[in-house]
Amino acid sequence: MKKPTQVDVARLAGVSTATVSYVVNGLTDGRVQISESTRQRVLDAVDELGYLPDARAQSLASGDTKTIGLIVPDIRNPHFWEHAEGVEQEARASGYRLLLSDIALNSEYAEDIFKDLSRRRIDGLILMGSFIDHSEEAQNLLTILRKRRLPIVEICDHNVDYDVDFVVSDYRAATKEVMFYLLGLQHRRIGMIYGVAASVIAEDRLQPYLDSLQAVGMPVDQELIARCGPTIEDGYQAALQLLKLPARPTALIAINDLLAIGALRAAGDLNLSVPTDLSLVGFDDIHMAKYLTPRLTTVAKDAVSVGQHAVKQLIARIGEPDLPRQKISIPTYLIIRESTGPAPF
Amino acid sequence: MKKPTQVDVARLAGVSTATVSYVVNGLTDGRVQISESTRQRVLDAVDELGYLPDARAQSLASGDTKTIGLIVPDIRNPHFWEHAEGVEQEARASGYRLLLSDIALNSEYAEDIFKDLSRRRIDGLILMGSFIDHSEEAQNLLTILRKRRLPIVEICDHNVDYDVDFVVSDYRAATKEVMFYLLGLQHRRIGMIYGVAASVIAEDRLQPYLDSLQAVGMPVDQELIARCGPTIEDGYQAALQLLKLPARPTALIAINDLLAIGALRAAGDLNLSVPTDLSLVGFDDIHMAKYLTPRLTTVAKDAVSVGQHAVKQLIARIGEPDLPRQKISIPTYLIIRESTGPAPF
DNA sequence: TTGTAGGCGTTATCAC
DNA sequence: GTGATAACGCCTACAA
Repeated sequence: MKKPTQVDVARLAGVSTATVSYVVNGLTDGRVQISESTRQRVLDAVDELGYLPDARAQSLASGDTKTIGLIVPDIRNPHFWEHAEGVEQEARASGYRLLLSDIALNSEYAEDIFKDLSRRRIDGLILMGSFIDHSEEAQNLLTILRKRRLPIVEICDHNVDYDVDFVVSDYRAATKEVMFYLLGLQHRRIGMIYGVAASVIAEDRLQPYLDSLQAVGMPVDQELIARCGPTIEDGYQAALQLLKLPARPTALIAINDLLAIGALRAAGDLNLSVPTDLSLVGFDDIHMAKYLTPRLTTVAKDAVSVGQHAVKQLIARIGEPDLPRQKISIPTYLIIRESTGPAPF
Repeated sequence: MKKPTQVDVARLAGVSTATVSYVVNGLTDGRVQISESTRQRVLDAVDELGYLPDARAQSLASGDTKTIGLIVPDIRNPHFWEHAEGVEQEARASGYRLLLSDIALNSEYAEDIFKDLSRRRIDGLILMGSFIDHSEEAQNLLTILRKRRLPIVEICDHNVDYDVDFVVSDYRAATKEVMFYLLGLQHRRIGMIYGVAASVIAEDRLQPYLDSLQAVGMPVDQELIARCGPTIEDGYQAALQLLKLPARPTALIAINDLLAIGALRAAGDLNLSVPTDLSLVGFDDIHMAKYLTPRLTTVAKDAVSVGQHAVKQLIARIGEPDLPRQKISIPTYLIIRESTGPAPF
């Protein structure tokens, strides 16, 4: 019971394959007139056989695959899923499907994945987390894809310096807001949980942190910057380390909400109550942030919308490859909830 | 600058396309002998041109797409991502890629998605969450796919009654364990937050709940069963409703950890302390469960492993379509942490 | 209004 | 050892 092809339909309907193609594709572009009677005959044949055109063949003949690649840097962070949700919605609405890959930063698989995506002739690629930036190998691969004119949109937190469109949600301004908010609350030792998977990520949070301290004439204490990995456990350990410092911080900024959850746990384990003894701020505003106890103060952006914009831009670029390079900015904003308060002592 | 094809390589190397195919595919199956010198010439041409075979053409000619479809029922639940993580790893390790779709239950898009998957001639399909079960339309579509002999593996929490392989992690036994554990703690009013997106889901939790009550001769109070949707907010509202009952429950079982997070929040808002005033149990053991305050008592399974098994089975079936139908069981087990304790009053 | 035929980039079967 | 050449299933001029 082989899958029916256009030929089968043509035979059954007593027409040529061209005719089948015409009616199946809704009279293509211009106006290829098909008489209602043959149209009906073809349609009948189509669903008598349960014919579904072979996308591979269509793609070979027509050029595009209606497929876009999606590369996720850390499948464990809900925030990326929120982006993915937007990407998926918008892609589907536009008739595209997603080819999903999870690439850890500097992954040994990076090359395989890029090559495979290229072999599959995807129409475009969405990159999340700007993990490319400091992997030289990944950069090279990306450059190759760009040379082949593969439309690419990167979702990231800072300006990218190579030639792709990008959707930025820069936390810079909001981070300063966070800092001045905490400073205003009389916090003087503010710790930073810098849990990143690649060096360059989240500089839109680290740099303003440093700048803000400088702006108010406070020294930067490197001890207060805990560099760690991206998992909850990493956040937990980092917070533990910070909070055990002789002069412990009275406020903690975690680079993202996931790490903040770990930090919250660490505070609990040290019998520090948030926000009375310790203020805690996260980033991303993942869904559950406002259900935590205490509800997490965090810097938000509309991740679903980011995903949607990325796809829209990608499709625009697919349609018009020579468009000038685009940068789309998505606003971010501080949401003060319950995990922050006046400094103790 | 069009993408180089086999013909270009052949021309540059001064050989036929057949030869190119042979060397690129590593001397195909049997032993097609190629002299080392031509081999080298071809290889040189390949990377001089940066030639990458077109997967669509290969697929058309050879039959398989090395692509498997993955359908996720609720992109917002971290638990599904944990499955996806396993699926992605195993698929990649076996040379397959994932075509991702997020289908809400009874989605209006279900038909589109299934048809598209079919048109793309994916080699196999992994379904999560047994969302098919009560959508008649989805059932029909699935039946069609089965008729076309598409290998399918379903990841679910109960036996499925149509002809596909499946990976079950049945929470039945563990749910009874939960019940007797709570009952042993002297809880007499145990609420159930039954937040499902389709009626049939999570019966492996609802039914044992009912049975256990009956087993100890306690009446089932329908008031204690809050049926709601699958989001955190749903869990929150359901818990609120339950906890505001005149005779409020002293323990709450949430069908999954996400709902439990909402419930935890609700308890907090009512000034009920967990576990002193209220015991709370979740299911799935999502990563963050053990970082919540209090750490969540939950029923766990190894979701990543579930995903891996599903892919393994799928690939086995692709290789041997006539294998007898398989059922793979993944163990589940209760993890007692801090959110449960003796009943108050 | 409908049919013919060449092309899309591979693989695979035969020859040479 | 290597090269023609016919599929694979569809699209789309160009004819008729």
